[in-house]
Amino acid sequence: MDIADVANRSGFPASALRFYEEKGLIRSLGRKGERRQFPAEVLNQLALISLGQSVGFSLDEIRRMLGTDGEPEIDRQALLAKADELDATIRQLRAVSKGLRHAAACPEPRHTDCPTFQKLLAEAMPKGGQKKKGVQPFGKTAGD
Amino acid sequence: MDIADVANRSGFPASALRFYEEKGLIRSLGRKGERRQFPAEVLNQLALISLGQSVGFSLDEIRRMLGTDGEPEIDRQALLAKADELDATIRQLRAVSKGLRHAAACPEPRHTDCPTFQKLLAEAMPKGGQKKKGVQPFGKTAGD
DNA sequence: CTAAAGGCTCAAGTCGACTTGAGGCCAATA
DNA sequence: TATTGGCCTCAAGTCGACTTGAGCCTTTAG
Repeated sequence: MDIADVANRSGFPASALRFYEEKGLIRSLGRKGERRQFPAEVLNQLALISLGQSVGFSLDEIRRMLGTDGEPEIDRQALLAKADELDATIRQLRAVSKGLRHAAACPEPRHTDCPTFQKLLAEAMPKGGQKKKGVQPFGKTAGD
Repeated sequence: MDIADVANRSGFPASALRFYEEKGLIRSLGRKGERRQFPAEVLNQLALISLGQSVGFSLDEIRRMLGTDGEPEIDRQALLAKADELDATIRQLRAVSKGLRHAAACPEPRHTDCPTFQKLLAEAMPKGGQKKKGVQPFGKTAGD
């Protein structure tokens, strides 16, 4: 498959595909003339990349997890750690979702004053005084 | 409270607080001399901001949801929509977490070949050919 | 054969969310 | 009183993940 095929089938723009190749996330089989030829399995990998991104992994993390270089086996420890991270995120997300729904229903003008809301937020907070970056709900492609 | 207080109590660096004020996410009561004075409630707002970020809202979205300007009432529709978005994200996250745990246990050298894995991934995919950005598991502050 | 379509490379630009640095002012402390 | 440290502003830098543009070459359809 040439790059346009992959682009069409995967939904990634060609520029992103080149970028991923350069970064080592995908590989082309070589060039036909000057043009990259991709193996069919690249579509799978791209799906994985897309999914990985959608749950917040960086390209670097994804590369590590996929071991595109043909690693004999990837760091299973790391995978489990990621899963744990995700589970924590999920808990947080659930609390926030509840918080949001409550806020939408609650009559308080400032939800910061509503005790129910406060409680939900407290739940949502990771135990330590956290500090970090978070999750991105996938936005709309409308108007992209 | 002056900015250092807020910084200590909230965990946000002063630079971020100034940035948020400039962006309209928080407000200071005015200046004592040349220095900003913040009301106690700013801590609450910052907690909200932090939480909002951790679930992937942009500062812009957060501002809209909090209506820092003292909006009489915020767009409840939007809140519900966000909650729905979050719920979708949660479903995705769960599938990926499962996928990761499976990958960690599965003997296949390339999980891309493992049918179980494939199935989990298929589940994880949002129905359309999606395209968008995702969620970020809150990372470690280690080495920041 | 020729020209449009599309691929290639490389450099620079973009966006969000801040941080960092330069240069200055003011207040409390030794 | 002098000095230090905290705060101030404004501009520029950073990071990840790409996109965009310039300039060039190749492939393919007419």
